Amino acid sequence: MILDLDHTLGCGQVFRWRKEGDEWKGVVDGRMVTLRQTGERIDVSGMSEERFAIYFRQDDDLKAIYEELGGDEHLSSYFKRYQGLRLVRQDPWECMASYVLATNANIPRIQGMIEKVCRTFGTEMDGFYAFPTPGQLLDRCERSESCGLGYRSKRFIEMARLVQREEVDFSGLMSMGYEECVQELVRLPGIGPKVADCVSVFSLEHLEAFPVDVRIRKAMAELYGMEGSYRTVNRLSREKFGRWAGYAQEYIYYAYGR
DNA sequence: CATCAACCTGATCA
DNA sequence: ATGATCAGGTTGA
Repeated sequence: MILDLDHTLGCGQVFRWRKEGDEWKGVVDGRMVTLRQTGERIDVSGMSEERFAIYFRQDDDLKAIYEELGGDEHLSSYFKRYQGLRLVRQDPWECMASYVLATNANIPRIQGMIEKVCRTFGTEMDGFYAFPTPGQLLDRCERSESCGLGYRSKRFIEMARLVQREEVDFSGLMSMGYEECVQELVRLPGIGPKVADCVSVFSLEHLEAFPVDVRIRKAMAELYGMEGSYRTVNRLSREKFGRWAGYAQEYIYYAYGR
């Protein structure tokens, strides 16, 4: 199935993949992964083909999504321009923790904070660091002071505590409906409506979620005249795009940031 | 429900 | 160069 690594890993949904020359490097399941795309072909090392297919959501019928949403003038143009941009199946803990850190900071800073956290707490492999497990974080949580996380630090550590104690039921959140999932997520420290939507769509299989950040808010206002509270823009967008709203959001976000 | 200031701090702007 | 403003929001009132 069609997949474009540059769009998929560069659109902003993931924070830690890096392109070095023509290779994408990242960590999946605590393993270093290297990817190289030449045309349609992708060489994979460090992960199985099966794991690759799951991680890059090869089970989503992208052509069907394009057809279902292609009636929209803006999306149809984005689909042509950024063909092969896919959502990724992120690890729920890493996704949740990363987006808690990502609140009210710009992308360079977000990447800096996450990189510092990985270097401070994560397992090292060939100069690359894995995202820390909740246990690694809690073992030396006083070190988080040197990571420049600001007021996110407390929320980050508290989140690790909840996950470590298994008080966050990821598989339960995946199997319940989108609305209920969001309702549960916003009870957690550092998670408001926006982060709840990000976690829902990027790691909990709720592809109808539609995160509204400042960039998307601007885009939805300019493209469709949608304005109002988070709840309003979110609801109108989900009504407009339906079950694949998450895909629509990612294309709009990417297109609007360029 | 909607609104709003306060919040850490590195990037970016003027 | 340097002070103001902004940045993929959340919280509590």
